[in-house]
Amino acid sequence: MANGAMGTETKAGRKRPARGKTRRHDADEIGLDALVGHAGYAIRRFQLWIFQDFIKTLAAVDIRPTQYSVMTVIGANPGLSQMAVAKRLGIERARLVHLLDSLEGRKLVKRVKSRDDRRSHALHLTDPGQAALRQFKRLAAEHERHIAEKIGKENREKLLQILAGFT
Amino acid sequence: MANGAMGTETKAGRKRPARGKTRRHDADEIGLDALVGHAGYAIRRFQLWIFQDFIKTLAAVDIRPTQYSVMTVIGANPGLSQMAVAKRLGIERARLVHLLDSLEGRKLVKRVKSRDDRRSHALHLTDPGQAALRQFKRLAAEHERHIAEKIGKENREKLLQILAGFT
DNA sequence: AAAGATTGTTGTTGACGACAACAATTGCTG
DNA sequence: CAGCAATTGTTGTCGTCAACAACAATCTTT
Repeated sequence: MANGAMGTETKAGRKRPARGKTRRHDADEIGLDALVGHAGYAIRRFQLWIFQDFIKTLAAVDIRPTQYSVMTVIGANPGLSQMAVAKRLGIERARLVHLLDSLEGRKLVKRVKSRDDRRSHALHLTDPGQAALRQFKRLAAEHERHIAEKIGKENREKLLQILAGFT
Repeated sequence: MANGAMGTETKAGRKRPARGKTRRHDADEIGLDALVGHAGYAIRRFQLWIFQDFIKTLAAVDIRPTQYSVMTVIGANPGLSQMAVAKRLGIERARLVHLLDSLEGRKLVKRVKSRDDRRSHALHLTDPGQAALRQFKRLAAEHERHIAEKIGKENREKLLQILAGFT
């Protein structure tokens, strides 16, 4: 925190200071100081970036990260109940209802009444849903390449390794 | 965090498993498959965990991550305009309005009308705000220690290094 | 002085997490 | 076996947050 730009002075002078050693807060030279070194802050910014890139990269198919994760899990584990999917992805089952409403409305996913437990629904991808998921995965792979370009291939892998416990 | 991995394995005498076409899954054995290897997913889960720990660790002082970042930047750069703070932290200036309303209502931050540019406000910490921020930083440091315990000290540093470009 | 840009503000929209309540159904226990 | 507790899907509310849009007041530019 011992950055030189710390304010002993309290005058604003942001507009057009005399070109000198006067502090210029004008541009992107604002010191974050203590914020650097906070993992949460870096993670937050990075996640923002990632989600935006994901959304942009998959904009043509109109799929958001959460929708993608839901379809991926269902595709890999057909017949799961909503509860199981929600628990596995760490989302509320109340929230999953809306997600599935949307995906089902687009004929990508179907809820099949389970015979084993008549409370629950067995979730499956529709045939077009499976085809769509394959395309989503291709686009998601492109998105991953964007990440690799951004932070470096080996850094991305190191990151995945560090955070493997959170999946 | 979700903590979906709990001991269902000790449960005995389940209903007859996997007899028909639909496979039954225990909660623990659901494969994420393609989701593993997606940086965004790991980051999302990790950020959730971090924010919850931050909120919990600073619950006694009722400060959330964004509020903390705002106060930190103002404390390190007194006199900044709202626009400058918003741009530096990557938050909407519309959102910053509410954040400052709250912080100002708690007498932690004050908006001083700038004489240089009468549209803008020069942001400062109040005296109690400065004292409070010092305590917040102590608690935030404790939160960082929780992260280090979670992923390992060296992993946390590696992570900070990888994501340094996003601050 | 007029036109255009910036700053703070208000408001809206939508995604999202956290809860609470509820009906239907299942499981457990006495 | 009956009855009560737990689970599942659903609906609804609340609060946070990002992304826009519009606006008045105020610079800046021409």
